Amino acid sequence: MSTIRGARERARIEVTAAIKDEARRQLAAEGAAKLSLRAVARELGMVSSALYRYFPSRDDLLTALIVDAYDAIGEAAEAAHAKAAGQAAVHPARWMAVACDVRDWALAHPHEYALIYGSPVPGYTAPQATVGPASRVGQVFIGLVRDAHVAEGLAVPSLAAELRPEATRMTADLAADLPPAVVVSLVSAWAQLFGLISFELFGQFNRVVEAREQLFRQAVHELGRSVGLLDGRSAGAAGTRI
Amino acid sequence: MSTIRGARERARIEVTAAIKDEARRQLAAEGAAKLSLRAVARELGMVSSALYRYFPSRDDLLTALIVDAYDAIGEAAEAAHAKAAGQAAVHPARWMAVACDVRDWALAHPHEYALIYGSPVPGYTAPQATVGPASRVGQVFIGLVRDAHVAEGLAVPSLAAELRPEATRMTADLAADLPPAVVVSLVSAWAQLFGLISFELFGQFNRVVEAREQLFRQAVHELGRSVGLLDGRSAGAAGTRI
DNA sequence: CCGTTGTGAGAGCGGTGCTCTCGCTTGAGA
DNA sequence: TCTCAAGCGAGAGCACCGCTCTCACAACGG
Repeated sequence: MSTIRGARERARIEVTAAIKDEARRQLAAEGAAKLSLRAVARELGMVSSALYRYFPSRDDLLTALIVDAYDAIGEAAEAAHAKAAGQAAVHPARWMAVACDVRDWALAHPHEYALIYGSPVPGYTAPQATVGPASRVGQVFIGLVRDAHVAEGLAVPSLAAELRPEATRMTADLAADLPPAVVVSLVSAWAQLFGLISFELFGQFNRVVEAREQLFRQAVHELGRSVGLLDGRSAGAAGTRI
Repeated sequence: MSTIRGARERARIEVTAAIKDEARRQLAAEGAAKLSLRAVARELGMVSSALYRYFPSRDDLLTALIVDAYDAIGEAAEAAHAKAAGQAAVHPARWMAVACDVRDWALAHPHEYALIYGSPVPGYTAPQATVGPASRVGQVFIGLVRDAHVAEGLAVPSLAAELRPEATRMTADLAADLPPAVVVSLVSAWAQLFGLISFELFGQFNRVVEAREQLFRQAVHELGRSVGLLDGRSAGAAGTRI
């Protein structure tokens, strides 16, 4: 698979990478809306039409960046989980660690975050290639909760009757070994976690919240409880810092 | 103030409104990124340069649409609150009604929602004029919780020590008559609520969640509890539908 | 009545995404 | 080893974009 096929193939791979790198640079500098094929080509000393040999359209270049961004934030989450698990931290602490590292990644890469968790671009519909990388962060949280379930059990939250069919469907799709009520809470918590990050990053907290990290930690702690993570052995005060 | 000043002024008001209407139409059809001054002018039978008599730049037109969108969703929230309060519903039910109507507005106006709660446009920084309208939805929730506090009290959540200074600051800014811990929870709940809506609207729930309204209701119910709203007189099961 | 002021039209600037054609180079198969 | 299709970059060009400037006209206030 990874055999060296020849100078041509090698050059193609290198040029493709260079285009993505420059595009990512412009993305970080100016945001997705100002990403310009011509500007990328100019910076690379190419002519704009040559770029179309590598990406059929601007949207395809954006798709590549989207996939990369999903992979990057997914990798950050996986690394945070691995590190926290390696330190044998209790599960609420792991939950907190992963959430904080996801937030840190978002703060460090605001435009890439906006690309994947912000408003979708106009006519653009996410191609199939993005669904795998897009699920990596969620998979980390699922794995974390699964570990907690196996290791020390969960305080299974209650589940409205009307939500039961959907809960069983989601459970079959996402984590068949978890209680349906936990899966529902987990999906809700997932959306709410990114709601906190998005509000901070997109400026809704301007002039409202100053101590954003502390607020985030408090909310994430509460979200961990809502999915059933047990606070160590005995239940401490709800608001204690982990 | 509202005297009829003459044909010129009148025409200006009408043309300005027509431009905004057409722009909103294009916004709904194609999204903010594809909103084109030339296209708006073309549709209105004007020449593009004439538009600059009414809006100094494309960004100014966008700002006007942003303010309108904030006002629209704020108005929806206020109407929902007034209606629910008029029906003398218990406070968790009012909370649910407002949240659901906000979500309904978002589903009905996805592009306008994306304009105000999605990724900010590249170089654009929200002008001062937007902060008033932007706070209307939040004010509704604050008022609702204040009513509950006065009428039947709140189950004040716990508050981490490290968050106390920020909590008192926010309380002074937002709702001096509410317990600081409630204000913190309320701000968190606010962000998390829009996180749920954004995930649904921006496609993160695709292939994951089907019964979105039910999931939303369950999460909103839980958020209401998290800010201290009391479940009627006695505490029912956590997951019961309101 | 006259001059100021608001207005629309038009041309034009530099930019964009994208297409097409034209040669050159590369590399695999005859 | 030669040949020829495929890959590639350059360039011209299309239709669009936001925005600026000038010019002529119409409305309006003094």
